[in-house]
Amino acid sequence: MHDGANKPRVLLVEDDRELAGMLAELLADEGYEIDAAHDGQRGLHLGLTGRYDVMIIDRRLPVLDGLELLRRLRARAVTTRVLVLSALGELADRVGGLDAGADDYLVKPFEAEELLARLRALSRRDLEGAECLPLGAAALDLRRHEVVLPRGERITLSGREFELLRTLAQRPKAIHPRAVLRTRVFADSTGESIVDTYVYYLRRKLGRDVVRTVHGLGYQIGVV
Amino acid sequence: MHDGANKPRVLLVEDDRELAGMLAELLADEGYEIDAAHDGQRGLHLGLTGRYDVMIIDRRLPVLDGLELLRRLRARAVTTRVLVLSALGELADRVGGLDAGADDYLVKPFEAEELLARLRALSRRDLEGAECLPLGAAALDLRRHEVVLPRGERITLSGREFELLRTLAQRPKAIHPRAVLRTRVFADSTGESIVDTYVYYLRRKLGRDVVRTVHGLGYQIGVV
DNA sequence: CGCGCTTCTGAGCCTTTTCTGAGATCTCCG
DNA sequence: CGGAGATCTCAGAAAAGGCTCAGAAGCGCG
Repeated sequence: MHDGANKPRVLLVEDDRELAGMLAELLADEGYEIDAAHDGQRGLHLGLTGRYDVMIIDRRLPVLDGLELLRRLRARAVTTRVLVLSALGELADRVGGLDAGADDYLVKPFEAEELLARLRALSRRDLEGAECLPLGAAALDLRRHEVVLPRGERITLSGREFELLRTLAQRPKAIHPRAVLRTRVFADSTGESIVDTYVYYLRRKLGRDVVRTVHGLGYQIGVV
Repeated sequence: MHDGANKPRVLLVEDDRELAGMLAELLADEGYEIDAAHDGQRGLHLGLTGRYDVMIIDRRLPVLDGLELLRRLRARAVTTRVLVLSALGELADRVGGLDAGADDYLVKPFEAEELLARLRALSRRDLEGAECLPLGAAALDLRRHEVVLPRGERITLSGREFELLRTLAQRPKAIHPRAVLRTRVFADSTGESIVDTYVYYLRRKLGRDVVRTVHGLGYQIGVV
């Protein structure tokens, strides 16, 4: 499980209750924490008072139109990333939405996968590189070359340590033979035991259990 | 002088020379300053060293594929906003592009107006004229070129010191590679170690913790 | 012109990382 | 159990990366 403390928070403003419900479920499954509003007025209130990482705003809303809601948020210096959803897909609509302050504009009907991908792209910008590979209970921060422990503590890795751990983490539970790791992470001319040494370094920094040895075959992570 | 004269800089990586020419003209008319590359290798070099506000990368490129180029930039801690252009418009392509690190994905053929609007959405944040940038516990006063410490004490920065700190402060928590800082803040002909020297100056004035070194990658602020 | 501030260079020193290799320890299997 | 091979541990040398700073050159101002 992901740590409940740091779930990215999403404000969803959508008047179609059925669609809103489906989206909320979809997003919850992806590990987001959702607040929902069904009209622009309520959306404005939540947007001004809540702390969100991303907002999804339907363009057509009762009480207060989606674009007007967006403009008012921007006027009040709310800089949260906003993805506008809309059935209006004409060029002028898209341009108008973006220029009203939207960071992205997705036309209905859309595919769930694309919404999720665009959402990831938007939240990535604010977290500025909390792009991570799961690492058992911890995570590997790919931008900063750090391991983030469950408590939030960060351990920085050197270049080679990082490359090795990333290679392992790219396919958790797979068994990575020494020879493969050696050619992928180190220069061809290095000694045979370089992988052992760096596994030792990783274990010294992160604990004995991060990397498991499979005798005669190689190394493995992601098995508890 | 205020930086009103500074045009936003765009890196355009597109192998179709005809399209590249048209885009360059279009963007120039909109007030952007363009660097163009016609293959991935050249794009990588410019992207790693140039000071850009946005990059437009075609997905299909000779020598080095667009997505691979993007991945390599991201791997080197380049966090500039990237818009990927592609003739590949299938769902899996769009999702793949976004997850490779693109901030937006536009399918060819596209309308010029939409490209411009999405470009505005991407570069909007960097051009915003705030008065102060947060700097951990302190703040950077953009008007006076001063750092305001928590107790209210003010420390005046020289021109270069200010430019360097502002560049760092525009993206707190992001890692700024030396090469990027060097091209953004200093003249191209300056020595390799100029960034180190100015980081040293900043630390001498503001304390050791303002700027964090990430060994092998660059500098970072905004981390306690 | 002289003064103080700023910018830049480069050399020397310090720290971190990378790699080697050798002895200790473990695992498998007969 | 015992031995061969695999794996672990770690010290230390070499290289890479980073820090510090003195001094030269440039700029603006009185």
